[in-house]
Amino acid sequence: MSRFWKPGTEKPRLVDDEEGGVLFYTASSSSSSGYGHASMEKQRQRLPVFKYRTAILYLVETHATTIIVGETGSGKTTQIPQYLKEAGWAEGGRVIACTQPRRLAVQTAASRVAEEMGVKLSEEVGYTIRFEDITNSELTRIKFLTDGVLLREMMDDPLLSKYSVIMVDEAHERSLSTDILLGLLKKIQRRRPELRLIISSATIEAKSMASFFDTSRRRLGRDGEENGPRKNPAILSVEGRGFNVQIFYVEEPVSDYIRAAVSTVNAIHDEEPMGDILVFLTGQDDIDAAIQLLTEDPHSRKQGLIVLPLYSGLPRGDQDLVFSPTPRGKRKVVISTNIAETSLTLEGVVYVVDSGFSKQRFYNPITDIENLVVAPISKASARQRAGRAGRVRPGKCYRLYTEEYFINEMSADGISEMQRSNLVPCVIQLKALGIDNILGFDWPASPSPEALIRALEVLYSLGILDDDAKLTSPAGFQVAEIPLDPLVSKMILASNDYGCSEEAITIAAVLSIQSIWFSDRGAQKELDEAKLRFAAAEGDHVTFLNVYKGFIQSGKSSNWCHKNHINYHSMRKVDEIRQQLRRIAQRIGIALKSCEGDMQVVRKAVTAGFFANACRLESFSHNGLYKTVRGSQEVYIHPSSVLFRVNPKWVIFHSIVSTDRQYMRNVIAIDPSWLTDVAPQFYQHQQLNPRPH
DNA sequence: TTGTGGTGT
Repeated sequence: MSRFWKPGTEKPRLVDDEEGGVLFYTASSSSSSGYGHASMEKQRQRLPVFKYRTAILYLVETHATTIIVGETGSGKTTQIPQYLKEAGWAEGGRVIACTQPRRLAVQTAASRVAEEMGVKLSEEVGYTIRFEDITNSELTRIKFLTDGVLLREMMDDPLLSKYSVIMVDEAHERSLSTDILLGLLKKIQRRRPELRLIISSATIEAKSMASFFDTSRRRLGRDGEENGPRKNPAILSVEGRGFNVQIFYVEEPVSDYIRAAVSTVNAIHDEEPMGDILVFLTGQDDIDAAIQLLTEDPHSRKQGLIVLPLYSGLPRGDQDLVFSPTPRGKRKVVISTNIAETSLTLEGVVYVVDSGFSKQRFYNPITDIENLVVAPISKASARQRAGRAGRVRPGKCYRLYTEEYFINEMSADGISEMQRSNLVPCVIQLKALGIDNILGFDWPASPSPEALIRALEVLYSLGILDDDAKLTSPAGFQVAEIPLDPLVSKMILASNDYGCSEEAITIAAVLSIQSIWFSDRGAQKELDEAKLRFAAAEGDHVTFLNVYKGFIQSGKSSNWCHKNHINYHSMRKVDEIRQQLRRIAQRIGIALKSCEGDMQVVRKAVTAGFFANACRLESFSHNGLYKTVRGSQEVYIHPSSVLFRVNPKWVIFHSIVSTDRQYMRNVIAIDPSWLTDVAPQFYQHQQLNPRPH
């Protein structure tokens, strides 16, 4: 490696130091010959986690819960499951599970472990993510899976009885499903004392996680030592392979973080040795603005600077550019959203510029609306961002906020996703597992009672929960089986009565992905024209049916998608989700049936799920002002909707985006009489009569 | 007349 580095500008020795780590990741092509295996063993032993092997196994043996504080590159994800297996935790048909928040992490960890063990992936080592079950129920002893999949498994096996050890990795990220899982695992422990948990967490969270799992003080007046593991969690810290990152703060608060980021990039380029730069901004708008400043401003026009955007909505090909190696003598600048904080790892980054902000979702239980707002990040996020500079050699992180702000103002962990979300999907999951007292559930971070009560109300109004807040039969149990937002699931249930389940399933699949349209800001006009080819007078949901029909008629052609500004990858995903939903529908007794073009029944089925989102056009309105029937909130049809400027008198929306106005996205026209048909208890007749003028 | 932080079943 080091021969590629230009002497004098770099420190080759440090690069050599890291070579073990680099080799560890690149030696994967070696065969399973004796020699290859031996060298793999050596690589395993070089990982920081190796010297804690005995300690980890001892703690797992003696404690119900072990918290491993492991930094990036410690090897914990791939090694600990193997240590457990070697120590006998997979004997007697038992399985060791390791959960990840993301699909990609599941796949890469599983392949790596299979390779290290010299076994075929899917046999002794396997993985499960949605749409992909690479396991063998007879053979698989180590199983990687997303935490969402493990939650689904609990619906069939509430005690997760086949697992001897469950390792919850990346628990510090506190994703919605990780938090639900942690709460449930704590409950399972009471019924299964032999179960062991390993929670892998970042430093900052370890203590609160430990106190959450500490059940030792709950034993009331029972004398004598019980057999079995200790109830108070053990904490073990494992160092990572990251290099030191020097932190710099601004001396005075900046008023414009985009301009500050751009001038910081320019200063790094002028003054610092080679090495790529990663800039954290909040969204596509910020990123475009920063790139424009960097590339068009003559003062900041630099030679040798390759400026690349990175965000989730970016077309796949453009996203891949950030992974291409930086040509010699050039410097890559990646301007990114939070996607580079956890989901993607860029090698070669030496400098990080941190704006201190990210976009975060906030849910308002009073209005029942989720907003996406720019908000300050937490200390934990700031540390994670800084760490991105230390992967290949010592790095530098430039924070566009003051040190005083970091120390005194920045919150330690931020607000967990659970506390910022609509809890309808979460509540139905718990109800499906028979948890009656939702308000008393022991969460790692409790959501607000208002949000929980709102979720219970919504589920009650949908007929999914009864007066005792228990799942109704069969509707409630059916909805819980469908892996979608319960409002969408309710639409699918209703479609059975209307004879349009095929259409409802297609609509559900499209609604559950981000967008089927290929978004390109430069080609807005072409996109609008393409949309007109499929636009239906009834609204966006029916438009989706037209697009899907065209896609099928084209033979699922990528070329056809391209010509129509439709995202081919999205359509493939729609197809996958459709297949899954059709299987589930049949299993729960929904007949697959098409209404053969009768769009009235489709609209009625949508109404049966989304009646709470009904809106009426204000009779005096000339600019498309609607009011929600339930809360009299002012809303408008989003300009991306096919019903924009059509303004039917009555509409139902799928979701709201909130900017300067509240915009309804994915809108369908309805007849108000359907509302009282599908939800008589929710709507009273007098509310629906237009106000006299 | 406009906008998509990131995950996931």
